[in-house]
Amino acid sequence: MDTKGHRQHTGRRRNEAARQAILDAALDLLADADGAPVSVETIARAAGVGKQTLYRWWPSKGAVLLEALTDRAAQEVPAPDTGTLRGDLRALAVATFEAAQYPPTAPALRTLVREAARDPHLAELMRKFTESRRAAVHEILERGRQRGELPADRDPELLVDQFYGLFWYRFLLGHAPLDADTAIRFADSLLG
Amino acid sequence: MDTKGHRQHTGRRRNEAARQAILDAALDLLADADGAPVSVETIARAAGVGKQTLYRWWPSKGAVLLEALTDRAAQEVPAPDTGTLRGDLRALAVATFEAAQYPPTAPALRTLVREAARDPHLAELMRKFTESRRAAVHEILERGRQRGELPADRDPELLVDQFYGLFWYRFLLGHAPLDADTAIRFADSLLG
DNA sequence: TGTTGCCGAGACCGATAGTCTCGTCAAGGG
DNA sequence: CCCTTGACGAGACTATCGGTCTCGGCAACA
Repeated sequence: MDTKGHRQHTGRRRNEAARQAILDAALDLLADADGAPVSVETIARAAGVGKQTLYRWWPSKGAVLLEALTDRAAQEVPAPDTGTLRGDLRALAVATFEAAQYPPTAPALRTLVREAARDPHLAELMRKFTESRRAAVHEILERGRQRGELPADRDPELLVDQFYGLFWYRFLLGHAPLDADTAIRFADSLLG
Repeated sequence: MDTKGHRQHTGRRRNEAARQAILDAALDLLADADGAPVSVETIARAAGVGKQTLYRWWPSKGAVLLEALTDRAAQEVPAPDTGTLRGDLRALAVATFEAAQYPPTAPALRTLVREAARDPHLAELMRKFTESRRAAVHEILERGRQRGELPADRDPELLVDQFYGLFWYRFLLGHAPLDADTAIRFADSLLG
């Protein structure tokens, strides 16, 4: 016990290899499942690790899955600045749709959202995870508004929701493509 | 055994009161849960019925839940025909958003979608369930196109997905309102 | 060398979907 | 009028899962 409120670390240290193995196994299984549930048992077994090692470092299964996605697969979304509102929105839509088309990100993200539907803890983590993406759209719209490219009566919040509403709808249902051509037509559709 | 391939019904008949009790209980619990899972045990107990009676007549829990919603709560969506594309789309958006705001439909639908995320059988039933709603939007757009109110380069499929994409996104996340004013602004936003 | 704390392994708990069995009860045929 | 059929409520049972707990072992540091 020291005066700074934390004490010296004693005993065995955290095994970094186990952490890596867990995240690797989680992402593999997540990507392979493509929507189907992934159990903790399966992750631990695939990582050659005890379940307790998992729960010692993560608060829930969802936290492990989300970290596996963010650490290994979820590339940063660019914040395009092409000089025009239409250009920015097109670029962001293309990048967003593109990232959601290929493994391991796409199937892992699909599984994660499905899990979040039943796991309030994961749902909250996902909400935070997606918040930065929403903020990126907001910034694009705000820059456009300042340039006079966005009519004052357009509600930015509604536009952001339209953007991600369509994205998630098509991503989760998978009934229609999310290719670059669609992205550009979609961005243009949003701006009218 | 008769020559027509079906045989005489013998034995005790299906208890219609039990069927009603199951659907009533399911809708009540579905609405009360508002997203939280509803177990088969709970439904059967609330209906005063054995679990086997449930599984004798429905293939899965999801099927019971969906039938409870469609039989008891899901009012038919109007197919508005106001004479203009904008009027029709506004009316449908207002009606759709309205239906998703109040119990028991709203919380029951939320629970159902969450369950569908983990139950492929239910997901397929839900897909069929929502198909007629999508068709209604398609019809509105097609009438508008024939009247020359919709530019030929607008993709109707994309517009339908934009319509339900935003709806589900806001409905499931619940972070922004789905009131009549929003519905009208949204319809106008879609048409540009 | 002893204390601390992580390790893998797996038993354990509680909840759940779905199956199976039991004794009972209703409907119709012979 | 009874006997066969099949639905009924009840609940035991299986299998799966998230999460907790305990065990013997081991690594790091004092």
